[in-house]
Amino acid sequence: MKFSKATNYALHTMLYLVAAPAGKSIGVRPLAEFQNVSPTYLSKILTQLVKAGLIASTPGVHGGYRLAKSKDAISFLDIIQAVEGTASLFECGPGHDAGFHEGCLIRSVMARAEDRMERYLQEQKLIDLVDRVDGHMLEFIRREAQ
Amino acid sequence: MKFSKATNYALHTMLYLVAAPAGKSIGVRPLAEFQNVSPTYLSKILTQLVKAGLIASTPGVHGGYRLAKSKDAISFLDIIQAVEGTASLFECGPGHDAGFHEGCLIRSVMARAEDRMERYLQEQKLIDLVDRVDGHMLEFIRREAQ
DNA sequence: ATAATCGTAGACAAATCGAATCTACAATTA
DNA sequence: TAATTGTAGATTCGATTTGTCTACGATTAT
Ligand code: SF4
Ligand code: SF4
Repeated sequence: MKFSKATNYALHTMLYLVAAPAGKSIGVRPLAEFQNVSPTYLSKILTQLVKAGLIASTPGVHGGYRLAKSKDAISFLDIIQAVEGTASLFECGPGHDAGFHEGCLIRSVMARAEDRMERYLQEQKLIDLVDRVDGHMLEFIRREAQ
Repeated sequence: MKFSKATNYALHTMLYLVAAPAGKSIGVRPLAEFQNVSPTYLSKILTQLVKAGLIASTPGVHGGYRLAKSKDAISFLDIIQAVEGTASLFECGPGHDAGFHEGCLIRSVMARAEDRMERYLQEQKLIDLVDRVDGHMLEFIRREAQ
């Protein structure tokens, strides 16, 4: 039970895009180098974010990725679910016969626990990052992004 | 990012033990049959619960497993962590150079999100199950346990 | 004691999933 | 037209999860 590395890459990429000059497209190469990951693999992950409507991509010479919505409209939960999917964390498969699951408390407790985490992640927006982030990190990213 | 099946088995076993007559040891066979899982595999999972001090085991003819603590002293979190471990859900491995991680907000957001879920799971005790559980389920278990 | 019962441990095998690579392709711009 | 850049799919690699099998140790009934 761990968040995948893909989620890690997605979050770091979004942080990078948040810190980059608004409207500027960033190629996958600097994004990948920044995280020591292969560009093609990162591209595959970012395509999921594109399909989720969080970022936009443009091909061509000065193409790349940029945010598709305002920084206060993109939550951590959006990013994570775009990569990990929205399925329930607790799979209560058909272990025994039906009629048994009525009012089951295991399931409701697990669902609520997951909901607690998701609600918090939904409250945390990208704008919170750029507001409170340590200057050191932003400088680094901006230098890389020119 | 899903809870393992082992966690599922552990939770259902604990529910069974909660519903069983107090003090009575339940063999691994009925517990395994109840969930359609192999007895030896389930035993391996339950051994983790034993080592965590949540249940106790006794060999011999009338042996089996029973709760090792009172029902209000065992939380969902105890059970889950005994099986899944206590490592952080978000692994922010060494992606880039040091000095970068100071005051990182990705990490703190993810840690807090996890904490939200864990705190809720810690509040939910086994006693809450037996208090509010649907009678249908308890009857089934009690019938099986004689 | 002895034998039956039951949990424990470890080696091992199978299946699943995550991570990553490679290659060919499509879209855009200079 | 050529260079650049993202996209898509097949495929490989490795780790983890899940499960089996077998031998062992502890307890109890006879
Ligand atoms: S008893 Fe509850 S947790 Fe178990 S399978 Fe049924 S609904 Fe799911
Ligand atoms: S920047 Fe933050 S999330 Fe990324 S590796 Fe450093 S501490 Fe972890």
